Amino acid sequence: MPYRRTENVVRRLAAREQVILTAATELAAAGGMAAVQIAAVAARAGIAAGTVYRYFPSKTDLIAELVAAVAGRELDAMKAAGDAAPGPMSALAASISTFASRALSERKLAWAVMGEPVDAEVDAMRLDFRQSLAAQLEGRVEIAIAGRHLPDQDARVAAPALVGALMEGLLGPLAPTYDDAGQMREAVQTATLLALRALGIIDARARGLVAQCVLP
Amino acid sequence: MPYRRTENVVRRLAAREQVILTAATELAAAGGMAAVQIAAVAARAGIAAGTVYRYFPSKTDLIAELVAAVAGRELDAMKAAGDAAPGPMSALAASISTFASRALSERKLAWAVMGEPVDAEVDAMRLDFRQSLAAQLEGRVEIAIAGRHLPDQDARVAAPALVGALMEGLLGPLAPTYDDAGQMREAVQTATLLALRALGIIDARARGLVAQCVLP
DNA sequence: CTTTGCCGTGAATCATCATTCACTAGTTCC
DNA sequence: GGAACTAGTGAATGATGATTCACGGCAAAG
Repeated sequence: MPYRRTENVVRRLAAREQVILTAATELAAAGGMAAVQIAAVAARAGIAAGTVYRYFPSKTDLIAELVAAVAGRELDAMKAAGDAAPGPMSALAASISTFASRALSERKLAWAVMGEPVDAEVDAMRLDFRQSLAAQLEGRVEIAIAGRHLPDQDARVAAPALVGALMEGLLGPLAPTYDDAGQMREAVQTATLLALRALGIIDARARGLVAQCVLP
Repeated sequence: MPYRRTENVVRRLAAREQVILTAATELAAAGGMAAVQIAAVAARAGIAAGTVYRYFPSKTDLIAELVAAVAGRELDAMKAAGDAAPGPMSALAASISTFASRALSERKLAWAVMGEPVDAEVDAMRLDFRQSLAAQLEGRVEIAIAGRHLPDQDARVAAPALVGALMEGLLGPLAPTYDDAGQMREAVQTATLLALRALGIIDARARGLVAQCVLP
């Protein structure tokens, strides 16, 4: 038994994996997915390019973990916000505004993880995220429809459409840029309002729901 | 004056340019932007790879013209549909449903031209399309707001959001696939309805507007 | 019919990055 | 300390695809 990973080494390896992942995430947040290149990640993590491959079998896997980490965090936050709400309608409002708000606060990263153009290989991972996002909304929409809170409609079209609207309206290159927290907050409310109305909620009611959402 | 392009030659050159553009468009419609490779385009056009560069200085320019051609056609159709409508609200409905319907009928091409991941260089061209699309909607939304037909809102957020909703809800990878013309028609109506409601039109009224749109 | 110069060619070149691998450095355990 | 093995290295390799270019052929003008 000439060599075994000691506790200390295991910790060091795990820490380094985190360092790599963090480096990749920071690069994505700063320069989009295009900036996530193995050489750049390695440089930022303070290691050699080859070392990255000791931790991740391929770039695709690295990005998959990056996306999964960000996605998991966001989906959890959305779910928590929705679950904490008193009824199905405020749950919808809370989910949507939580997502919008968090995404906008890390706009470039969010766009990199969801929408920005990259190659097809990587795109598959991000599909999962959009998929899960849409699925979560779809569930809440269906509950609301079943409870007669929303007009009857095909949630399978509505949910992806909402995802698209939020992405494009808040994050995408066409969306305005926001300088201060006030503007961002307002944009989040505008987008949430739009999404709620899209589902068939009357303007006045939707405004009420939005107003009740506590935003950071 | 030993050589000058004769009428005949000019025609032949122009025709060939069209052949190249058509080949590229067909490839995009069949396999997305990734399939638009110089070698493939040349093969499909029945010429050598190098010849493409006699007509387009770079691949980016080729794609720019491709996108511009498709975009121009779509924007014109949208504008015509809107202008033919009797009032600002039906104009909105007509624009949106025309875009949705036409995009869905050439789904892969539309996605390639608007949303599908490709490199940043090319992406700039497609931005123009989304931009113009959003701008056209924005104009109509603003007219409707000014006429008190819509609740007051920031059209600069709403318009891109609608573009995103239509793209993602109808074209994107999350959207369901539609087998027959009936399903497609229904999806177009669903999406249009959603978009109109998003702007603040009451469900019943929106349904009326959608019902009045003549779809192919 | 010949000169002039564009047109078309496609193999070779270039650029970009992910990925590999022969090697060095470091760790474990006796 | 040394044997046995793993971790880290970074230059070399490979793959993909856009782009170039020297050359053969064809159209125009006299």
